Amino acid sequence: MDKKEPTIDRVFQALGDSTRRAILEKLSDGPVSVSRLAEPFGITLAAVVQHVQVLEEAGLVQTQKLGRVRTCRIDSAGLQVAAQWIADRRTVWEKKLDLLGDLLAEPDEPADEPEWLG
Amino acid sequence: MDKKEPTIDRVFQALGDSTRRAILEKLSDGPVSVSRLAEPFGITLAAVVQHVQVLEEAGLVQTQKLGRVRTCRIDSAGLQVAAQWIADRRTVWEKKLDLLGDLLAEPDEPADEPEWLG
DNA sequence: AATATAGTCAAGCAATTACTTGAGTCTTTG
DNA sequence: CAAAGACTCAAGTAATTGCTTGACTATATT
Repeated sequence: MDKKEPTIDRVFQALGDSTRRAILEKLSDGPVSVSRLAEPFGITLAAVVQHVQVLEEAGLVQTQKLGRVRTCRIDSAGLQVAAQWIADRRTVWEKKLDLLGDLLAEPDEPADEPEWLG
Repeated sequence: MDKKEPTIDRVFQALGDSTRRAILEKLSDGPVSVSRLAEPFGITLAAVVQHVQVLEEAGLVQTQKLGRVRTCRIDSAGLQVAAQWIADRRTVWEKKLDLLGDLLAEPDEPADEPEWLG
């Protein structure tokens, strides 16, 4: 009943499962019903529903039920939380260079990476 | 013995634990020994060592033993993997606008967010 | 109305996770 | 050298996770 916010914990934990990431991948092409989502994975519908619930609580997908079919779509709120956290750490860890920033913003120019960064 | 690569699974799973994120937070100020790392948390040294191992396998920290003390420092490789994954999804999900990209690269200019993005 | 669809709910189960405890191993240090 | 310090290792445990099965509830379809 309660809608639960997309906390950092929930977002990263949700993204830490490959099936769940594959679900997001599939939803990238556009909204899909739960049963169609379940097709490519070798698991039961019930299992997929559980994954969708985790993703929903993490703010990574939104769902909506019309008639008997529940349609899932991407929700960017969760990714935003993750991206924000990473961006924050980046500013602390690597104050003086925009290395990760460059990577995230423009994957094109690979500014030469100082060796000491690891 | 084998060094294990920072896979997406390992990175996100590692980041999905608040104690582990707190450890990273602490290491942001600079390299710290395992026992000094353990101080602020109400858990045993052994538990902290286990967390450090998870972080190390995820490419989020590097460690080095000199004498009897193991020193931990931030490793940016893991974050890079996570950032890259998020950046990739972003380009698929939100092809036409650089919303998250702006957020990650330049938190300064908050380009007005279309409502339909969620 | 009868049947099939699409999903929901509640147990239950095996594997993983986040710890703990307790013993053992190297380094320092007094 | 003896004792303390800083881990290291191996078990063990309680909670969580990813999944299944089986029963049940709505909503189409024929």
